[in-house]
Amino acid sequence: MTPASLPQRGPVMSDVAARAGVSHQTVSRVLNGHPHVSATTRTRVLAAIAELGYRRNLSARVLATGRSNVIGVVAQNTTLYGPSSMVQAIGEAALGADLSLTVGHVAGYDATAASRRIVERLVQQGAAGLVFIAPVDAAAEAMRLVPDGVPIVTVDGVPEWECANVAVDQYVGGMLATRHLLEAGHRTVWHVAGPEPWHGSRAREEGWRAALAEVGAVAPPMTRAGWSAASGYQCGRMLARIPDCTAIFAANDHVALGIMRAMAEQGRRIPEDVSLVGFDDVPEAGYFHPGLTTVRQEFAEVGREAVRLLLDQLATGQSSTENALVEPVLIPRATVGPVVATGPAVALKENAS
Amino acid sequence: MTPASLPQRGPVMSDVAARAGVSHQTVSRVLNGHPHVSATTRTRVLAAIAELGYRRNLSARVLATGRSNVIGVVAQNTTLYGPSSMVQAIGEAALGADLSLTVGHVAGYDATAASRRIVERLVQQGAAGLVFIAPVDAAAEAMRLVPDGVPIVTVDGVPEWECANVAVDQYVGGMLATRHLLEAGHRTVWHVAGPEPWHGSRAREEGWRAALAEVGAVAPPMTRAGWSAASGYQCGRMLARIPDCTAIFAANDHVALGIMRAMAEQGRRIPEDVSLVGFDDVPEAGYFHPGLTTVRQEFAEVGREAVRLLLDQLATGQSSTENALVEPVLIPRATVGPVVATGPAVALKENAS
DNA sequence: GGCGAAATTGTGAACGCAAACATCCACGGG
DNA sequence: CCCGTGGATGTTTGCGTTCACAATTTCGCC
Repeated sequence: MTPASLPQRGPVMSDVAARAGVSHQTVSRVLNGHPHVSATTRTRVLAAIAELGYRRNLSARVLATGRSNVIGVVAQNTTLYGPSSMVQAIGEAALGADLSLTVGHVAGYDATAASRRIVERLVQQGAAGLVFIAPVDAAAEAMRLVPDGVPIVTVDGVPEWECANVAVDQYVGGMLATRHLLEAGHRTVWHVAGPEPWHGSRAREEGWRAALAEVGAVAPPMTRAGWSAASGYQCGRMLARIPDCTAIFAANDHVALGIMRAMAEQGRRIPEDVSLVGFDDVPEAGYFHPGLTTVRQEFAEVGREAVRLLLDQLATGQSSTENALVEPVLIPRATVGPVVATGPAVALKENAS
Repeated sequence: MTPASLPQRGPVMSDVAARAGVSHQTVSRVLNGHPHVSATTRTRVLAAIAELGYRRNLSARVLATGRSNVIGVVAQNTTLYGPSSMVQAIGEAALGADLSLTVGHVAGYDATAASRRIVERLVQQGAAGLVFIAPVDAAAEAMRLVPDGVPIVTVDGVPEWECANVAVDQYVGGMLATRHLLEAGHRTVWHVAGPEPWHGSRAREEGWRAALAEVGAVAPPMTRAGWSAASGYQCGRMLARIPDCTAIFAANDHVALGIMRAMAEQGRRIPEDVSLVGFDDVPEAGYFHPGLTTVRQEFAEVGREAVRLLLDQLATGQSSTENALVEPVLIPRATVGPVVATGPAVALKENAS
């Protein structure tokens, strides 16, 4: 290790103090906005800071105070649209609240071990608070490693954790989608659910069942996909062979895309033969063929709420168990239509291979 | 601020030392794997650490050493498929190299100011090295804030920065796509490019031009889209009205999706009337209608290379200017076909609104 | 059997900052 | 005119770790 490889340390507080002709403590006071600093001194210190290009050392600050204005975000599956949008939204909200953000990305394959490491590091770095993006139970396991006094907010968590939480109301989302299909005249609605461990999958399923129950419709057997188009396609190939199946509520937009593909291959037209509703409203959903009717999640809103909940706890020093729900919105496009041929089988293999 | 809101500090090194009956320095040596510690002492210290649940304070460590095993990643536009895949890939590669990762997400709207803040914070936190995901020039501006001695690797940067860089060879990607279309029999290939500031857009465009030049084809006028399906759709509506336009190379898969939509609305069939190649190979590309032929970028490979380059610099203490290129791969699917009707206009408005 | 080298352990200081405490000063009321 | 009050500033200490150096022990070997 050559000496040249060490980063030369910049000016420190005492350098600034010397230049401004004051003590380092006065510099600290200026920096932290403490009262009892005269205007002339303040400007002198500020000038010295600017001239020297001084920047505070965060580690020293955290070491001395035990706290920081950094909040940590623990996230997984950040290549999926939902989680990555969440991180983005939290980041923007944090910026607006003058908080810095550190994101720990949990790689997919060993979630619990990786989460532990990430949480430990965030805590060690003195994170003032933590946001867990925890759409599955496994993500919450690492929450126990967080010492008391460090506020936590979960996103897409469940109320049972007794922890401040913010989520899109997936239950309502499931109802919106299902009702929309029922209102188009379908006798019942099939559901391709997301992976079981996801809280959102379960809530959407419950919403779907509730909406069916409202009108006394009988719930058809449910299939389960991953979040991917590929798994949607697999489910779609089965559903395409069921003549009764004229309305489908898909776990998310990508699953819906896979279903659309499977339907097309079987010659079942959307929306003439089969109606379809997705979930998420990914940016390209409107450009699917045809444009996908879906349920939009307002991730930006969720991010803002998460930061707000965290700031509340930071301000009061009390841990909260508030459960904020963001309303989803149905975005009607072109994949839902009235029932054209009720009951009778559709023409299979019209233009498929 | 109630006292209860302060996180109770855990055991520190001297607590461990007391329990193990050694000095705090010996504990430090055990923790850092220094030689000259007897086996019995080591086990005793380790036992004390386990019993107390001791964890090192990262801030103190960084303060004392001026370095850490944390590497920082500066990323923007992390809701796009490319950047988010990159972050994920770097994260997994870093995990394998026993590096911790801190990701600074630059929110979209004020890239330069936000980048500055993020870089400052990462440097202050004592990041051992930085990875800049810098597909546009603006992202590089903050690189100057990094003190000498902190190694930097750029991803999707340009050689002019004289900085270790790793990128997918977009030039080759552009050639692959264009050649594939030419080999299908098209006289020339149209290109819907990505936003000008992106390095990748420019390189793909050059590859496209080069491939056309190889066979003496004349390059048609080029249009430019964003990265979104919406902007692809806009461009597609224009191209759909040009009878000569039978082969298109799109900036990325989402743009291609927009073009597909526009073509469908104009009654131009893919691939019978128009052939199309995308870029990225997003997971759902194969489920577009029809399945999209595209050029795949191996992001995982890029992530591994980036971490390797960083570790090299960390080990040697020398800053490198190595420029690693990852080869893209053409994924043939169903949107490219031979020219059916050359020249003559196609039937417009066959089934569009 | 004693001497040098190596192994092992301990001591003090430093890292850069903020909090607690101490000091100095000006001003005003009794 | 003196003392009290409070604003402005300086001094000291400690946060938890590592580093440089010192001290002690162990061991090999002539």
